[in-house]
Amino acid sequence: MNELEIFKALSNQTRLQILQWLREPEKHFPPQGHSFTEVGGCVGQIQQKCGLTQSTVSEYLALLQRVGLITATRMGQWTYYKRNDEAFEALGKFVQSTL
Amino acid sequence: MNELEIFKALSNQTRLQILQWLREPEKHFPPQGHSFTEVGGCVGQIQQKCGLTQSTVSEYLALLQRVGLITATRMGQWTYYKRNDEAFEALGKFVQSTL
DNA sequence: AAGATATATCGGTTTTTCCCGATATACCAA
DNA sequence: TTGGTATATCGGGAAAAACCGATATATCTT
Repeated sequence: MNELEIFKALSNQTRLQILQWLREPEKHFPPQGHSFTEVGGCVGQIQQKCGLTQSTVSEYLALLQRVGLITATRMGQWTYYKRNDEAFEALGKFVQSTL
Repeated sequence: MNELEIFKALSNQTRLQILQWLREPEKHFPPQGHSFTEVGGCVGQIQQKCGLTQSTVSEYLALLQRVGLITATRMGQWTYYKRNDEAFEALGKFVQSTL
């Protein structure tokens, strides 16, 4: 867990927003073929809610994945991104007891 | 608590380091006239350990204070900065249960 | 008041981040 | 294979952050 890189990833309003959507994907995205709790939400749906371009959102998601905050699952032509609960748990502990 | 601004403040290796020093100032700074647990550490001592210029460190500390992570106490010609425990507690909870 | 010390603020250069359009890649369907 | 859709990557202009030196302010000492 690279805390500095994680905090950089969290230093953007849109990315914070995305993470909060992915916390409860069933409340924020329209019904889809795959289980929200299994795979999360896909790039296209996230992009629509952001209002930013596809390339920007794709890069944001790749960044969040690179630092370990979310995980990716490719299913056919879709990539689903899901919140990584353990990472947030660990980061919360780090903030409280190390930082 | 503005989480975005807090994460921006945490997106810098030196500032992370400073916060970890201020977590246990008695272990990281030489003996001083005032109680570490009361007031924390002063700018000059922090600057020496950083290796950055006085102006940069002063700005970093002002930034950390602005977002609420540390508090300042002016005593004579010295300003002491101290970790704000409640802020880290709240941020850790936010990371785990909201983000 | 004058000089010394500690900290804060200001102006500017360099580096990094934001966000885009264009294009590439991957997968699917006919 | 050809075309359509979803996502990823690349190159770059604009905005923000990093960090500095110079200077201002505040406080102490004499």
